[in-house]
Amino acid sequence: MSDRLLAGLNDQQLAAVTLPAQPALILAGAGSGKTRVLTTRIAWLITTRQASPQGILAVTFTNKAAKEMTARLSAMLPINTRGMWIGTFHGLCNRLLRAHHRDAGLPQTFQILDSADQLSAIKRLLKANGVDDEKYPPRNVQQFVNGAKEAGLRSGAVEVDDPYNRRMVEFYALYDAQCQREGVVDFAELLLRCYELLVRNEPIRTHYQQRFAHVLVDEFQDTNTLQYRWLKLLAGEHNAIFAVGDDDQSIYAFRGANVGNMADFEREFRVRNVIRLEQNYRSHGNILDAANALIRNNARRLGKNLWTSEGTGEPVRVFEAGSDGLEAAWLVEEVKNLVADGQARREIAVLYRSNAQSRVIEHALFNAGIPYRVYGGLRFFERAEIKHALAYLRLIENPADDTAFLRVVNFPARGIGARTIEQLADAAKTGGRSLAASVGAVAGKGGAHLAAFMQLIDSLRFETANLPLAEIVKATIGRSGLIDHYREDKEGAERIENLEELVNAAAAFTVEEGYAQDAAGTAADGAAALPSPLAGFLSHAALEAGENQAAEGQDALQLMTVHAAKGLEFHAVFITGLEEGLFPHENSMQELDGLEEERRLMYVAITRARRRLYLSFAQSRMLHGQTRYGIRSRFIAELPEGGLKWLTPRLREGSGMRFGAWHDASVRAAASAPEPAYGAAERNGLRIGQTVRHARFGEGVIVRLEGSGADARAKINFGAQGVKELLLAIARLETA
DNA sequence: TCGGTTCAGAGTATT
DNA sequence: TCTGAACCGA
Repeated sequence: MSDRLLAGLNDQQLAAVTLPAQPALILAGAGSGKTRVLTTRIAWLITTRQASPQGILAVTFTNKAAKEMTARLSAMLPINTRGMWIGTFHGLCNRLLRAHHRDAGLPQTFQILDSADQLSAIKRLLKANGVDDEKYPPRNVQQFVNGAKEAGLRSGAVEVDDPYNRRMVEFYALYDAQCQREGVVDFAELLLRCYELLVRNEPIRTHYQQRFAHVLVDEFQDTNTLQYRWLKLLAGEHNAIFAVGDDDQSIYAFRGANVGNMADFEREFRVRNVIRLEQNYRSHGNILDAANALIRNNARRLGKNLWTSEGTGEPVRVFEAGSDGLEAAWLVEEVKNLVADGQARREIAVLYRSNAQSRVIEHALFNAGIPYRVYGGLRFFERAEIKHALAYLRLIENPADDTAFLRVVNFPARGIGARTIEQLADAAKTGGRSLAASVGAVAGKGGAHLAAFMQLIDSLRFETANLPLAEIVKATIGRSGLIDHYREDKEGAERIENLEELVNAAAAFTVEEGYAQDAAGTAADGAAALPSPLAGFLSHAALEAGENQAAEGQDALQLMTVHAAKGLEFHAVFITGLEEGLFPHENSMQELDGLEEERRLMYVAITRARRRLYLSFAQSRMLHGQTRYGIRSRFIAELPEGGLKWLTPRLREGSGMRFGAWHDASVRAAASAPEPAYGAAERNGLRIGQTVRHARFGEGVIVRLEGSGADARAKINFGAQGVKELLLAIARLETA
């Protein structure tokens, strides 16, 4: 049984899968079979009876990863996966808090705020307290609150020594009080509240520590401080944490991830079992050589080198375009050639550093009639009409939810204007009650409308109390007037379709079983009731916003940011916009270890490609409405020369020009130098956009020419060396 | 309450 | 350049 399970694993994978029940750190390189090791480890523990399904806790960051793990396990194991806890940090914390809501100090019907809900709750709070939102932008307050929570700090524990941040701490405290009053929790709160529950409640903690003998973590390099502490707490003294991650693919520091957790884990748990998975099953040699050479420039690494038993494969192709438009034109031609050679479009990815870069590319693809899909964008549960419907459902479940109340109290319009809301908010504040509970305090016409609104909510709650979930949703979107509202709207047809889709989603949704047992198993808490289907559905909507890629359908080219590409792989990959300031991004330079994180990002991008990799950059690019002249990214220079194939002639250090292979007519056109930006701005034989070389600063691009005669100056972008203004009479500039 | 105009800002993102 | 948010007049 277990033989079949282990067949085909390489030595390192086998070693990882069959490790004894001790803390283990698996450094899994890109394409090294990470998910396979993780799932096989679980299957092996169960098949060899070292663990029962109930003893397994597996944590991921995304629902997608959790689903994939569950699916693979069901295929590997004859038993069903029901007893195991496999999910995201947030999903698992939600599950724990539902089971022990009383011990956690939460109402049974607590609702989850997504980021947008959280922001509007904060805006409301600041307004109610008369805060100048110029000085304290709601976004900053949100970041402050989330940052503190992710560090495991309550408002009382945040240390500040300046008046500005002291104020922030006050807002944090007020915000938490508001959430508590309204019975809502944000994403970070799910984790922090769960962590605090386990810290404070010894019986519950012991219960789960005794249950989960094996804690497995995916993408460990992405954990934040609080998540790591949560894991430590669950592991207790005796449980085995099996952490899988890749420090070289840590690209989420900006949202709180702490790669240092890997080294901390190794030290704090005295990990004896560090296993490196370095054999790559994805890419050909030249691609891996490029990735290895690049990442070697990072100083802070645990160290790892990818290798493949496959051949070197094709060289990495490099293309220099005159402008962003020409880069896109070249890309279109190249894609056409690939497709003509029989390559499926869905196996070709176009990657870029920032979303804004997709526009030029989309434009070119659209004109060429090449089908493409852009990842990212609005997800199902984030659509306005869906959020409106969910707000009604939330009010049915919990009338104290002021965020939901304000969202739909006058949508569809029912004559409740800003003044009425103001009066209501005042009454609520004085009475220390929710908006819904203060409705009676508003007199006049507005008050009558408010009363009618509350009656609608109350009757919906009453009448749907015993209906199946889908019927509740159906009644809500009808009785609320949402459907009628969108029927009036010229462009409402799609929104009505989405609302109907919400009914389908509700019909397909079933509450996970097991909550009640979880609670019953602990001494502290009696058996908690199963959450209502509606509560379960609302959590689901908040925790899993749905697909965020354009609709499936025809075979289409894949466009996405490098971040979005993590975890994916393609036959051919284009990494575009490889220019200083863009990739590496200029903002990253101000950050601690910013450049290293950009390099890891580039490493992730390179390792997405199986067979063919293209790198491209443009001499000029339209950015924020202005033409910017950039120079090629330093990352290109960090790649092994021998594995590259330049598709355009290349300016060489010291020597003159070296000509690479011309591709075809279209390439020559695309590579040709850009028109000077304005007029014949040529001075002393120099023009804007021209590449020059300076003895000390190296290669740069002329951004501006000013003055004349002895005062003639040139502003030159030397990339890593920065932008310098040089007197032409003094500076010795070499031109190619 | 809607619709047009003006203005600032523009990095990556899951739950 | 383009987008989203804020603001003002009907």
